[in-house]
Amino acid sequence: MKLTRRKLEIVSTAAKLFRKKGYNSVSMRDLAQALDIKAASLYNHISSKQEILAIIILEVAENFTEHINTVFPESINSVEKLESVIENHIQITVEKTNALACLNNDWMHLEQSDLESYLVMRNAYEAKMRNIIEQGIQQKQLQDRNIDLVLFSLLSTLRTLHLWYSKNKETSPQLMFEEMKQNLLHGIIR
Amino acid sequence: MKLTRRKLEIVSTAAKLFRKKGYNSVSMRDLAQALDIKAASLYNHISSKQEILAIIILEVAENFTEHINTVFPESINSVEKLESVIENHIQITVEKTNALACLNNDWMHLEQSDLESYLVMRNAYEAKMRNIIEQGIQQKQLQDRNIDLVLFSLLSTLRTLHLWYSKNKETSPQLMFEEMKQNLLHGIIR
DNA sequence: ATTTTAAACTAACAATCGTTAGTTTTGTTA
DNA sequence: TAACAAAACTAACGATTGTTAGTTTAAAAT
Repeated sequence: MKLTRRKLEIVSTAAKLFRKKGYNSVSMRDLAQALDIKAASLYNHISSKQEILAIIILEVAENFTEHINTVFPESINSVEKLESVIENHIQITVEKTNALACLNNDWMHLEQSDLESYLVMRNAYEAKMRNIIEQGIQQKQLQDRNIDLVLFSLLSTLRTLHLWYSKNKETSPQLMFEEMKQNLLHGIIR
Repeated sequence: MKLTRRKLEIVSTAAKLFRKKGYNSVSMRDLAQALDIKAASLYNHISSKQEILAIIILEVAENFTEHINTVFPESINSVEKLESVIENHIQITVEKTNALACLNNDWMHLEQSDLESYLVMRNAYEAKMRNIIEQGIQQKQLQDRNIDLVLFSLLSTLRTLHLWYSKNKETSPQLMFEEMKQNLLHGIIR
């Protein structure tokens, strides 16, 4: 997918607006105004509002997919895999805050094949995460718990970390990584 | 706030629809259709779409406020307070799944005094949670970590637990409570 | 049986939505 | 400088939005 400079400006401005109010609450006139042009002018660069949403979300989804595919077959133990996943979530949170928020909040407004692609990627991601956790339990590195709830506990925090980060942008990724590793893997009780 | 039977049906049907697609993606005609009446008929019972959203969200927000206000001054230690908070989140997740999802996803579409009330309640809630965590660290019951990130780690999972529950409705609140207590407080590592 | 009330209806409104067509401006290349 | 391409513009479209006015139907109270 080739993105011209202007198209990229449109997409990233859209991501910023979508994050704040949601896809359906941002009109093409809102988006145009943020770029200081008229709504009709947007269509010199993009084919539809839907296309903008798909570009934003699918790119981030592909980032997650690529990372889990590299970490999954590696011969490291499951805790190290989880740490790598945490690190990746933090990186995407920091580098693509707006797009990540769109993915979380507006994926259900994707249509047809884009929605299908997203769901395929999400399901595959969760299946691989589940696998890592199962492996960790088998190898006695993780506590023997309800796998689905462990999976959810991890992902719920990692997926919404952008909410915290957008109010704490001065925080270094390193600090976030160390703290979240502790909170998520070791808990908070002394 | 007095809610007639019919008004309650409208509000709870709205909550169900808002959860799936978001406030601004559900039209009054959509809502009316789900109730098998015409859109204009809704206005015999409610004054505006906004009113519906405010009723849904503020009621849940008040539930959270009430609970934290009872648990806060009690002379129990901070871990017991956190456990009580977890339990309350699970109860609301189970009993008011749709309304909780609306609160999470659509609070920013509240207007004026309703938005103001919501934010006041949310800020007070987070401040009290923060206080519990600080107390726990001082009393050496909790690890000495970044307080804001501990707070976020807990709340991010508790707030979005409805996402998991709506796909796992057969799970008992007791099981959820025990597992989440473990995951959130003690971590997942063996 | 008559009146009253509650809750549905039809029809329409002004505003806003995403998008298209056709035109003008701007900047680059020949 | 003339020609071309990129990117803006104005104007408008049909559809949909939340909501109002006025009317009819159904149920309850007198």
